[in-house]
Parts: sequence; C-alpha cells; structure tokens
Amino acid sequence: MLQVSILRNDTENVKKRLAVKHFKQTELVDSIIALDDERKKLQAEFDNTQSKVNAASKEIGKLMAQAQKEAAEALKADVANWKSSLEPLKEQMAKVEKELNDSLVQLPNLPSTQVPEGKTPEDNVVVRQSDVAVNLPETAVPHWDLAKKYNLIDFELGNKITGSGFPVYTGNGARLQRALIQYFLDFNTEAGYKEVLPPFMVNAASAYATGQLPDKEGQMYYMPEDDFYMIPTSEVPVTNIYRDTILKEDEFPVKMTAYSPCFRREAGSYGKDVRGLNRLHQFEKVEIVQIAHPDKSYEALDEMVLHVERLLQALELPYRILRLCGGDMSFTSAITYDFEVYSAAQERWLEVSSVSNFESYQANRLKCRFKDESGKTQLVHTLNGSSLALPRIMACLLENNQQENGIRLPAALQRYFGKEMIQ
RNA sequence: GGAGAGAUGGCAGAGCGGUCGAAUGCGGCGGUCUUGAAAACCGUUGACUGUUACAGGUCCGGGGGUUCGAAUCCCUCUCUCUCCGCCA
Repeated sequence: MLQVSILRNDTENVKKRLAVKHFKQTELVDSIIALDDERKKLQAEFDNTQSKVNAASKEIGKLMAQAQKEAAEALKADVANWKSSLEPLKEQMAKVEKELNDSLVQLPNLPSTQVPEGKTPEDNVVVRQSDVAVNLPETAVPHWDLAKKYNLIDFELGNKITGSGFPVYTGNGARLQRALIQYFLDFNTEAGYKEVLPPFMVNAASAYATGQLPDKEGQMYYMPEDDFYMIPTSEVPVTNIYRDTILKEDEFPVKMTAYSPCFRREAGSYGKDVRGLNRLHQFEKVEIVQIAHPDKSYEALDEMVLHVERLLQALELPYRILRLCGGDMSFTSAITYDFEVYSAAQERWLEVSSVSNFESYQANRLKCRFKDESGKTQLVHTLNGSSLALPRIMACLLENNQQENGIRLPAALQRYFGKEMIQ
C-alpha cells in the first residue's frame, strides 16, 4: 500500500496518477489524510495521559520505598482517574486505525509516468515485436490435438484424478516440461539470479504482504485446517523472504529466481480461453524477483525486460512486448510489461510473462527497508516477472514447430531435452 | 501424536514486579596509534511513532489478564529444541 506521506505531500498529483488507472474514488485520498490527522490527534492525547500515568507509577514506587503510604495511595487514585480516560481513547484509536488501514488497502499503486493512458487491452502499447512469420504445414492443428497425437498431455486423465484445469503430462510431454524448467533456471542463474525453491503454501501474513490478501482472496486455494494458501505464483513466498527485514545498501540488488507450480482458482473463466493449456488451475512457472534501491529500480526493470526477451529469442518464438495502459495494469503495479508469444495454429497471442515494478507499494506492506547513507531507513523497491510461464510456452512451441513428421525443438532446448524432435 | 525444555537487541547471552529499551561478550561504525594493516585503547551502535527540534509514546515470539507499575506473575496461541512413537 501507499504511504500516507506520499498522499500528504503530493495530493493533487496522486489524484492525477490515480485517474490514469481509472480509479474513481479520489475522495478516498482526502479521507485518508483526514483519518490520519484524526489518528495523530488521538495518539497525542493518549500519549500525554500515558506519560502522566508512567511518571506517577514511578513516583509511587519511590514513595513506597520511603514508606509514605498515604501519599502513594493518593497518587494511585489519580492514576486510576487518568486510566479510565484512556480506555475510550484506545477504542477510538483502534477504530480510526482500522478505518485508515481499510481505506489505504483500497488505493491501488500509482502508475509511473511512463504508463500510457487507456482503459482496455487495445490501449496497450506494443514496445517491440519480433518477426511473426511462421510456416506451418497444411495439416497444422492446435496444441491440444498435438498433445493427443504425440501422447504429451492427458487432459481427461487430469479430470479423473483432480478436475478440469489439472492436466497430466506424460512421456515426452513431462520430459519437455522438465527440460524447460531446467533451461529457464539455468538461464536465470547465469544472469546472476540466485536460485531458491520456496514452500508452495504460505500463511496469511505472507499473502497479505505481497497483496494477494485481501483483494484476491477468492483466487487462491485455501486450506482452512492450517490456515494456509496454495501459492498463485512463487512471487509470494520468494518476495516474503525479505518481509520485515532491513537491508544494507551494499546488498542491492537482490536477485532471485524460483521454480514452482502455481495454483489458481480462476473463478469465472470459461470458453476458448480455457481450452487446452491456455488457462489452468495448476501450472508451472519460473519466476524472477528483484529487490532494488529506489534510485535503481527502473534500471532493474529494463534489465529484466531484456532478460525475458533474450529468453524468448533463444526459444525462437515470435513475440511482442506490451507496455500496459493504466486501465489494464494490476492493482499493485506501478508499471507492467507483458510478453506475448504468437501461437500460430490458434492464431492468437498468449501472455507468457508479465514484468512489473511495484516501487515501494509492496515493500510498504512487506516492511522491507534499507538504511541509506545518512542512516535513515526507507522502503526498497520490489520487482518481479515470469521467466517464464510454462504451459503457453509449451503450447506455442508445439504449434509453431509442428512438421509433418513431428515437432522440432529449438536448438537451445535440444541439449536439455536430449532429442531434436518429438515424434 | 505423547512427555519435557525454551523463545530477550545483527549474533551469543544476563535480567530481584519499580530508576530496564534492557548487563556483558562478539560483530558493525567512528576515532587514537601505524607508512598501511592487525592488536590495543577510547567512543558509538535496535525498530516504530511523534516533534521544526526537543520531549513524549509503543515494542523483550503473538494475543489477553493481574497490578499504581510486567521482560519478570497468570492464561492462551504460535514456533523452536530434546526424548518417545509414526513416517517419505
């Protein structure tokens, strides 16, 4: 969430920025500042009284030591008096603080100045696009047919074992999946990202810190017995490594990469979007996360965008990079680049990565800070991106590389897969 | 799952219900000394909130309670360790 100080110091600009995100209730900004004023006032009053109580308690201690019982008793009466006024104050403070916090989590992150105006995906700006020409044979089919033909993925079996959206990868399908994970992790670690293998379930505090709670609660699988959530992305456990920490300046930048399965309820999805591998309840992803100095986070962002782009180039897939417009960005992001690959047989673009800078929005909830040169603690910037999400990459690899006699894998993958062709 | 022990500052580790935000050691930072470094010595060193600044307030795993006053007593939850059982 945003810091109140940002709203306070730059109120008009904050409202302008919120408008880019098509956030309507700008009056929330004013009410937050008013609530914070109220909070401060109550706090000051509370502190003053508490201060008197503390002083008197010490005095009582001294009087008791000197056996001045009567004086002590008199003071005790005063204390009791002050304390009774403390109770209602406390209640009011709790109320105001809750209201303040509830309001604050309703405010989305401010979009950076580079974010284009716009409301729908059509308003996203194509930043770069590769050559999209793909030569498919006459007999070309979508990946779900290929998966069946070469026994790579069994969707029906997944239905039996769990339900729709939980495919079973078999034989070369499973092997290709494994090869991709291995390749992505190697590609990332070679670029300086430290590999971590995190837990696949998190507690509520972690889900809150990265922003899944409270706004995306219904999108996660939840285990009520233990109060755990299945992770929708490894961003959650990996970023939470740095929850409640204070970094030293020489620790920047923190670069981490993690493989994990991702679990998403995807309530409300239907139709052609969910066909085959296009949208699943469980899928594999390799993620990259950076924690950066506030002055360096946009450099880090550019570096991450280039990194993902090089990976797509190595896979020889047609791709484009979009800078998302204000209306299409996620709640918590300050700027987001989406990567899409062109799935030739379906003739559609599939999102395979989303690289975002959250600036200090996430760090504020995470309480991830650093000490600057002057010794002051301030919030870090967090960034993350997929590198890459597996199912759609697989769909695209299968569709775009299909030939009459099999599927030819790009050179970069052959070493990992062990063969040039899936037949 | 059963029995027991524990949770204190970056780490280690003291702490009688009152002057304890907390001894001491290590580490960190600054300085003296040195050509430089080490050693030694001196000083300094938690977070949050708040104020122009000071003051003040809060925090000794989380929550609640007793008390004029709690790191210290009570209840509860969580976690860690040891032993037993079970187990990939």
